[in-house]
This record gives sequence, structure tokens and C-alpha cells, in this order.
Amino acid sequence: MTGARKKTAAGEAEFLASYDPTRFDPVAVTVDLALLTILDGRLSILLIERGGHPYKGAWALPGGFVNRDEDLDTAARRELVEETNVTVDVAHVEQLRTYGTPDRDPRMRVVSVAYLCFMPMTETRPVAGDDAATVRWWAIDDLFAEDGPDLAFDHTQVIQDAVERCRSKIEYTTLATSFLGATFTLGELRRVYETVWDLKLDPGNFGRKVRSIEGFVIADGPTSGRGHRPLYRSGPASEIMPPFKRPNPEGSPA
Amino acid sequence: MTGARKKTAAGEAEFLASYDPTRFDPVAVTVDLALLTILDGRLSILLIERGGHPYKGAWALPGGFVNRDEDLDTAARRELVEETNVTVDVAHVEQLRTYGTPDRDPRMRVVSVAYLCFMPMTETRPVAGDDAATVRWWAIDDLFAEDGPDLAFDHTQVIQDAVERCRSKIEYTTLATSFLGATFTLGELRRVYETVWDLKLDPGNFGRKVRSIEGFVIADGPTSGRGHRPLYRSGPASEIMPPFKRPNPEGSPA
DNA sequence: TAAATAGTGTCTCTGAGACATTATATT
DNA sequence: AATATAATGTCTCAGAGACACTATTTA
Repeated sequence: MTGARKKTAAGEAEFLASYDPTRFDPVAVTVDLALLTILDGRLSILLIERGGHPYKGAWALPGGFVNRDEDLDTAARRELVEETNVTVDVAHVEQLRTYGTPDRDPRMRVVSVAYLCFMPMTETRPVAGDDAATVRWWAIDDLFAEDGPDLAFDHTQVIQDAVERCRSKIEYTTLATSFLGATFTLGELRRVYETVWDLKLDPGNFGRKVRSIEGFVIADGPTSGRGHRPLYRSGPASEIMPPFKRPNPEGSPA
Repeated sequence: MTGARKKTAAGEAEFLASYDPTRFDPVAVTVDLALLTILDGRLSILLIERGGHPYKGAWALPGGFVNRDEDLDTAARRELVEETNVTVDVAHVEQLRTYGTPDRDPRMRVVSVAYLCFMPMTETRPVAGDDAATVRWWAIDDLFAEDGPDLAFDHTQVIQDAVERCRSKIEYTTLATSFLGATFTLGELRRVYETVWDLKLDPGNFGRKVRSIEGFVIADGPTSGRGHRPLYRSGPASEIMPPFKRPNPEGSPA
């Protein structure tokens, strides 16, 4: 029921010519990246220590403004490359959700479209920023520990949403393989689940489940590589049906 | 790695004072509403016929600009009330996803945060807009039929995303009850599933499943109402564990 | 040789699906 | 009485989980 929508009919060309975009309040649209990987057996996220105001000294998700004539997804992938030098196609990128509380950035109204990325640690080239010391991977546990660092903006919420989405996504998709290199053993894949869900899984049952899902993993030649354990590579399937049953997260239901 | 983030340190107050928001390209942020209900046994969505350019005569999702100092969720709920007069608390509202392709609106750069709403038909007061004939519920089937209407902007995609999200959401949440009034019979609840999934479910098995999930439905007194069938009301549970198993959507696999 | 890991083989239990059956209410 | 719907009972089957066991490789 806005004025724009109820404008009286006219030729479309002249309508557009008479349209004045500057009458809107200034809003900036940014993309923020929740970049998850598994580092030293811990689910971790890439953060940047802010050198300037606001939230100087706090840690923030990498991100930046969406360029004129740039798609949101494109902006997210561009930022990903800029921040990590990662070959874009090895990482999974999906939209997480959009955060737009009016005062989330004290400078101005900023609506931020957050993206969630899963990537293998092995593919990340050390991030060479303007100031190398300001970028690092944080284990999620350390981030939310008692003596954890300050987080900028509403990024605590964004990170929590990202982790929760990650946990549930590997239940019904094959995205857990996004945390691994091109080839991997079933033990390595199992360890991804164990790390993200923070529990132990039975190796036998896990392997049976994985191999029973058509197209989840593909045997990669006869016991080729690492430790002479059988190697697999990611298959064409994207959904797991029926999904993994995630055991009760942490402790039994009293 | 933007200029804004790497600004040299200074007092926060003076930094903010010197900050000029007008240097950004003009972007408008809107919310669009995918309002789903079940009307005459068909999953349906509320659309508005556009009276002005662009996409004059095409059908579009209701929506509008996010006000200055207004939260995205607040804007969505405000639009919901404006469009339907629905009591906000009977409807479920959640963020769907954000659409920001540069040319999705020919007038200017518009980033639209789409929201998904489930509501009972019974709660909708007929929408009295400026021009009553331009607002109506469309059955999803009719919308995507051969001779379906033109849809404005990228709303075909938004609607498809909304329907897909709806279909999967009722698998693992109790949101199907959002399509029903305060009290309902198990048959009515079953019909919601059958409508959204477009298939038939066994009444016996369905009822057993529903009643086995603690807090999904609560018996509402001894066979009170409608047709003297046992009535239930929505319970406190929000998740269904283990989830409903959605039978293969349409026809068997190969 | 000892330890770790991949994979198999059982056995049990839960839950889904296909019915048939009963109870109750509507027409 | 005929019909529709709610609910129960039974049986079968798929899949998850517990766990023992084998084979292989690494240290």
C-alpha cells in the first residue's frame, strides 16, 4: 500500500525517468561472512580484529559493502576470495539470514546479509591482510567461553545462527564433505560430524550409513592414499534421505 | 577490507560526527510478504495486482519500504497487519531470505527481505485496500498453471522458495497448526499436511504420530465442538522429533 | 607386538506404513 | 440405516544403535 505501488498508470519509460531514488533514507547494504572450517579438530570461524571505530578492538565477521550492480551472492563470493584467497569452488556458500536492527551499526542504518561458508582448512592460504595480526581463526568454544573476546555489532547472534545452521545442515545434506579436501577417509568424515555435533559416533554404524546413501561418497581407487586407508571423494548427492539422526546434543534429557 | 573498517583510530564520537552516509549508492530496503493460508482445501497466497508501473497488471507480493528506525521483523509485522487486518499473534512470521539482484526492480536498487507467514483463513478479515478488486488469494496451483497470471519482479522465485520452505517446515516443526484456528480436529490437522504435501496420509497412523509427540496437540475438553469430533488445541512443542517422514512427493521413484 | 582404523556381522528396539476393526456422530 | 470420521490394534519392514569381531596398517 505504498505510494510507489499505487502510482497512476503512465508509460513505463517516462515513469522511470521521473523516478527519484534519492528521496529514501540512506541505507547501506553489506554482506557479512560466517566462514566455518575445522581447525585442529575444532569448529572455527574467521574473524577480524577491528582497528577503527566503532567497536575498536572487538572481533568482527569479515564483510563489506555490496557494490553498485553487484548481486548479493556475488558480493559474498568476492569477499570470500578477498579474505581468504580460497578457490571459490571448493567452499560452500549459502545465504544465512539478514540482520537489520536499526542501531546495529552506530554510523548509519546498515542492513547486513549474512552468508554462511563451509571450507576445508587445507585450502585456505594464510590471510594476508593489511595487518596480518588482525585476522585469525577462532574456535567457536573459545569465542563463547567465559574469557572470550568482545564481538562487534550483532555478530554474536550471527555466529550463533551460523553454527546452529551448520549443525542442522549436515543432518540432511552432504555438506560435511565441504570441510574436507578432495579425498578423505571415512574416519575423517566421521570426525567432521563428531566435531560439529560435539559427540562420538560409532565408526561401524557411521560408515554403513554413509556408504548406504547413494552418491554421498565415492570410493577413490583401491586403497590409495593417506595411511593406506581407503580414500573417498564427494559424490553427486546433495541430500541425505533419510537424514542422519543427530543424537541428543549433550547429555540425556532428564 | 573496506576503507570504513580500516579507518585510523580516533575518538568514537568525533569519528561518528565526521561520518558521511550519503556517499553510498542509493539502495532501498523493502520487506515482501509471502502470506500462506489454506483456502478451500488449497494452499494459497495473498497477491496484489499492480496498478502502476513497473509490472503494471502483474501480480505481486504485498510489501513495502522499511521505515527509518524500524526493525526488519517489525516492518514485516506492520505490513501483515496493514494487508490483512490479521491479529498478528495468530500468524507465524519468519524471515525467508533476501533478494537483491541489481536489476530486480527497474526503478532503482532494491534489496528485499522476504518474510514467510502462515495463517488460518478464518482469522483473515477481507482485505480492504484502496481498490478492493486488486487483492486476492491465489491457489499456488493456479498461480503456476499453464494459464497462470504474470508475476511481478522476481516474485515467482520468492513464492517458490516460500512454498518449498513451508513444505519442509511442517516436517520438523508444529507449524502446521498455524493454518488452523484455536481448536481443530485431528482430521483438520491431517488435511493441512495433505494439502501442503499434495498427498494422502493414513488417518490412523497420522493420529498416532501426532498424539505421540509430547506437546504437539492438547485435547480440548471432552469431545466439545465441531461435529462432536474430539477437539484439540496447539500445544507448547515447536519441534517434532523425530520429524514427519514426508512420503516421496508425487509418484514413486523410477 | 601393540595400537589404531576400516569394515562386517548380529541383535535389539523404535517408528513408519498397511491394513482391519471398533466406536461414535451425521445424514 | 448408510456414511464419515476418530481412534485402536496388529503385523511387517527399514533403519538406528550397541557391540563383538576381522583385517589391515602404522608405530
